[in-house]
Amino acid sequence: MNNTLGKKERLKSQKLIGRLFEEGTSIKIFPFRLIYIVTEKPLLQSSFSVPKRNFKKAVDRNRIKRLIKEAYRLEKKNAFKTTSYNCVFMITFLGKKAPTFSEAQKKIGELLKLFIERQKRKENE
RNA sequence: AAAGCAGACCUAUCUUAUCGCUUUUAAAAAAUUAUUUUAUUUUACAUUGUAUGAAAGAUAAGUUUUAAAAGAGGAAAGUCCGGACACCAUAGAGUAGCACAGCGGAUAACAUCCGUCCAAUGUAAAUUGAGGACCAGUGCAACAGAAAGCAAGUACAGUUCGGCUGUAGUGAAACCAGGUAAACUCUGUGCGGUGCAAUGUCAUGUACAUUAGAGUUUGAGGGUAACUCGCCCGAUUCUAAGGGGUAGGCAGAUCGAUUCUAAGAGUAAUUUUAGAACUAGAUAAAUGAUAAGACUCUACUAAGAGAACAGAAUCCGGCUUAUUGGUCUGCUUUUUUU
Repeated sequence: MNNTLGKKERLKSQKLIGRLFEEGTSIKIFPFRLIYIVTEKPLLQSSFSVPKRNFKKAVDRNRIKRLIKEAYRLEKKNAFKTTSYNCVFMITFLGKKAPTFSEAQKKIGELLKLFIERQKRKENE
């Protein structure tokens, strides 16, 4: 697992995103929420969103999205130890004020850890 | 020097280091898919000359790695005008409707821009302007007045004795004209509609709902964002082509009414010629993060912040709105000095 976050690791399929909102499971650590589903094929794709409701200006949304993306990129290798996964997920920012980078990185780290633990528990059951 | 007017340009800073994103180009790597063999080789089969299959080769595409280059704005915004481009007879013709409006010019075009006249404001630089036509018709007009039309008429004078002419009185205007077109209207010019989620194409691939052409029959009924004409749609047979969906890939898509420089034409907007340059191309949507230093500001030790409005989405020309700090140019007025 390297530091990169290219096109392949982004969630692009309309279908999968549709499914994500319909049947996805969500985990919350304020100010983030992670929705995920397990897929049939080995796949690890992510996407990030900031609701228009809380941030009206495109500049602000862009900025927050980039921060989250960067945080995810750096935390990814700590969280995902093995290489084969089969899930897609979306991280949404729920706060009303723009976060700083260090805050975001910490929270995203926690969020991913929690996500991995839950997955493992499920598999053991 | 102060105050003001007009215009142009820059601006989420710069340097280094470490990670990271998108596109393009080049090189390398394996294995994959497709095409090709009329002009490559080998082999199988059948035959003595060609067809078919397989493998290698070649070409193309994508994948990974490395390197290099480039990567948000003056408004990218509002979607308010004007175009390019694409499709559609719901597209044609006439009427209606809408927009614009001194005069002249620029332009692909415009409600934009330039020049100029007039009017208003200002000491001035300058700014603003719904500035075509009431000798085509219809309407409207406070107060005053007999009367601002469809009905009348006061006083005096003249008289060719006809309510024919003049004067007085009211008023901005009085017997046939004037004012008003941010009144109807008229004149001139322009305007079909829908928008890149347009549209074309490739792959997968199921079913007959689709499309095109030709023949036969019938023209009832229906469709068409104002109306009339027009136009289109039907049933059946034959032939040919492939549709829908997966909001899949590619094209459209960034080289263009382009940018810069020089010279010429023009008061100017603009334009001609020559030379040079490619300057974002994403698609759940790239242009970022961290650290150190510089610089600026608040503070004046420390410490903090990196500014306002704001993020390309088919592309251009404008307009409008939002707005931080700064640089430069031209001009006006007042005061001082010579």
